[in-house]
Amino acid sequence: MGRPPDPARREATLARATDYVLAHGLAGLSLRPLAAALDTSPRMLLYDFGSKQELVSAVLAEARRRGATRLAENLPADAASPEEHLRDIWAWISAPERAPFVRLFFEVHADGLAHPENYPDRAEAITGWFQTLGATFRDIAAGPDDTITPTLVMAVIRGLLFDLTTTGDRHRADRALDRFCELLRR
Amino acid sequence: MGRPPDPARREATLARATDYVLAHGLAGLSLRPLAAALDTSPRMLLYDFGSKQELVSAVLAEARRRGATRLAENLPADAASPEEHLRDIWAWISAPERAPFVRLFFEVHADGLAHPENYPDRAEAITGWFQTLGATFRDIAAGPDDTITPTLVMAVIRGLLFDLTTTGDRHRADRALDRFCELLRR
DNA sequence: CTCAATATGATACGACTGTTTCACTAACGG
DNA sequence: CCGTTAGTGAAACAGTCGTATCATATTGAG
Repeated sequence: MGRPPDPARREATLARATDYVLAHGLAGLSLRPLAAALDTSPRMLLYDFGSKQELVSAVLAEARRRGATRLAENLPADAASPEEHLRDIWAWISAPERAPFVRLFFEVHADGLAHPENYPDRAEAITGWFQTLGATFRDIAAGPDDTITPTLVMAVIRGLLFDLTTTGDRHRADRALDRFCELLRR
Repeated sequence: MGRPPDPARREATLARATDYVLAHGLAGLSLRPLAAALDTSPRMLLYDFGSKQELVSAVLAEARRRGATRLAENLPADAASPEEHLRDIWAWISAPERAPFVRLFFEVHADGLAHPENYPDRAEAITGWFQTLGATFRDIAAGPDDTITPTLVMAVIRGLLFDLTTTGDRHRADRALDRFCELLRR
């Protein structure tokens, strides 16, 4: 009895809120402007998500979900060599279309440094790559449980992304990845 | 005639404000709590610095100054080899005492991604290292104007710092740097 | 229709923000 | 003493923030 709930509305709002956060960043996020951009009201955002904190959590989860999906879709699992795979990953993640994700990624990291209590599973964002990358780089890794190679590979990617987002010098970043591939090959 | 100005007071406030920002981060910085912690008033902060924005700029400049000084003091310029130099830099910058600087560094980067207009010379934070590192790694660099080697070296350092600040796994980060040194050596 | 549950607008609350205004004191030169 | 300039406390201003309250639709079941 009574009016039936409409979960589709909440999910539609979540999708559009995620678009908004990817476009505008997490830093100055505020309910009233967000609601205005989404043709809704702060009242409804709180009604659907309970609090701003929970809304942000939902948005970050959705953004992660999207990123993982896109990555799975666009990376052929049967790359010719570890080097090819590394180049594929770099080409995908450094593409301009990924810039909003990368930006959000760095924002969340910085916020986590200031407020670690809000990110209980922050280490997972790092170690989650090990399974995938460990298998990919098994040729150059010391063994199946080697976490050092994935750590270094991801450090290069993240470090170059940091550089790229700061300077915008794509050519230099690309060539630095070439250099790293060269080092791995020998 | 009239009371003479006392520039020492402003500088003392700047020093203690920098301590505070290094300890508490940039994100939620607000004048009233800052003033309370510094035994002064928002009124005086604005009197001395004009606006919050200018105060933040002054604090960031002071933090940069301190970091550069500490680095210059603690790194022997006559390291035995490029590898030794790289290890020195890593040991210095990844030490727990540097954590506040590293945190502020990542915070500023993230804020710069959201508000580039506030950081007109943001690329300098990256390219400023080239002169120093280019000379240091001249043995393995392609030439005196090689910017690729410094780019890759700094990417590894920043990427590993990112990992270390997120997971706290120092051992793994140290070993990843070992692996990178190994790759450079061969 | 009645009842019940969801959805939603309008508005208010209290706490905060950076900044300004007004008044006042402190320290100097003449 | 006076005049001038620097320093400083108290309070107010106009705004934003997340959130809570109250009322009112809306949409179903019986």
